[in-house]
Amino acid sequence: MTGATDITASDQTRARLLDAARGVFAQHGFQGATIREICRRAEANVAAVNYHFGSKDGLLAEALNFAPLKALQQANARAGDCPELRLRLFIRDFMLMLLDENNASTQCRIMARELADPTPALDQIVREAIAPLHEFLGELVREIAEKKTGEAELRRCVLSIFGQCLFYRHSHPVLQRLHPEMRYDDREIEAIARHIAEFSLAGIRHSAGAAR
Amino acid sequence: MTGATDITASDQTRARLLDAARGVFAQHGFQGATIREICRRAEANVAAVNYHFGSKDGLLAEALNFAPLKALQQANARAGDCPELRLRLFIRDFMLMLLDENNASTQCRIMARELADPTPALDQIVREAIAPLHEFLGELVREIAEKKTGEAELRRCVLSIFGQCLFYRHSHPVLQRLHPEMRYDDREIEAIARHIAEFSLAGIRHSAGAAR
DNA sequence: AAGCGTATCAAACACCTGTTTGAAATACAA
DNA sequence: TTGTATTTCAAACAGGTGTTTGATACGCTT
Repeated sequence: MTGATDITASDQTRARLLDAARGVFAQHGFQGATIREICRRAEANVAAVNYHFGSKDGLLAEALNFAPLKALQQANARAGDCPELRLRLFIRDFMLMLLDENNASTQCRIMARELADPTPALDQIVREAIAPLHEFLGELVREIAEKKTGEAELRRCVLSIFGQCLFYRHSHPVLQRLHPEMRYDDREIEAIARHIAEFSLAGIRHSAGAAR
Repeated sequence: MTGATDITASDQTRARLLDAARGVFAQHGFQGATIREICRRAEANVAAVNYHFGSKDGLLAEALNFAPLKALQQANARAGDCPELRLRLFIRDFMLMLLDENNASTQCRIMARELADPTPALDQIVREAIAPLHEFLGELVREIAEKKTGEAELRRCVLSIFGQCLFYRHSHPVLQRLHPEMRYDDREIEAIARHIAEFSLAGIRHSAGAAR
């Protein structure tokens, strides 16, 4: 029988390739990742990527998965009515996604790497993941500022928050050299998230206070 | 006569290569930059880089110039006694270095690109530029917090400030897609710097207030 | 002008990249 | 079992990378 849900050998190699690709893309970035290493990890032939996904670009497009980010936003929207608390929760979950090595979702890390040099998939990433995320955080900040802040200033507050969060992932090689004793274990991630939340809440309230 | 300050033809190509290299490294990053493009811009032969600098790594090492960053710190130290004001000035000058297209110092931009993926020169960059910069900003934050903040929290404040600043450079491709109307002209850079300074001052004071 | 060390150049080198090829192996239906 | 379509594979391809080579041109002292 040829049911639509059959798991063929082909599907298995596809899955192995996607899994390996996510790991390698997250580790080396799109440009730095090589098809040969991906195939080595997936125990597949070099030609497999082009057979199953057409090209390296096609592999990246299918390796992207925006579900974890969307889930984060939906869970946060259901977390209650207090915007300050929701911001704290959001930052904590976001940092766990970005930094926790045990976290299965390498998605955020792949996208974080693409921020700097544009890949063919950047437009899609911005449209489907980053723009909604900024929108979401913008609403949250707006509630906290109680509409006392202008649009441009509000947008800059959102950028300040993302800037702080992404810095820890983006500059990891540098931070490791600056503070060799620091490890991204759960306790440290929680402390970082708490700092960013409190730091940012103070900044937002200050922006709202200096009504322009 | 063979004085030590003669400007030979060789020195001229050296200078042209260094100039071209700084531009290409800042634009494409170390990995993305090709020797052939650098030599094309410098109107030199492909073999010139290896003749004058030994290798691509050697070219990067000589292309780095930490003077502008040191000058920024020294000028800031002479700017008066009020630490809040000095932080505002520091952030403004730093952002001008990072974002102003007319700014001659591509140095900061080269280093900013290297943060993400380590190059052979990263250790040198951290030792000679980034570590002193963090040290400097740490002292400034310590004065503002009036010693009411623990070391770990103080360090995180410094990271929050750098995170916000570097985000605008690092995520420029994304921000361009998110807000196509935004331009990094002088007025905008000043506004960004003012926001980051006020946002961060509020955060630092909050940290100092919640004495632990 | 001759000689010598330096600088430049086109060309080639060795290696790595994503991709393609055509044959071999496998899976599946008749 | 036979025939057909799909999947895998080693090998080659075309293009790009940093680097090296050996000849040529140049600048400078004698």
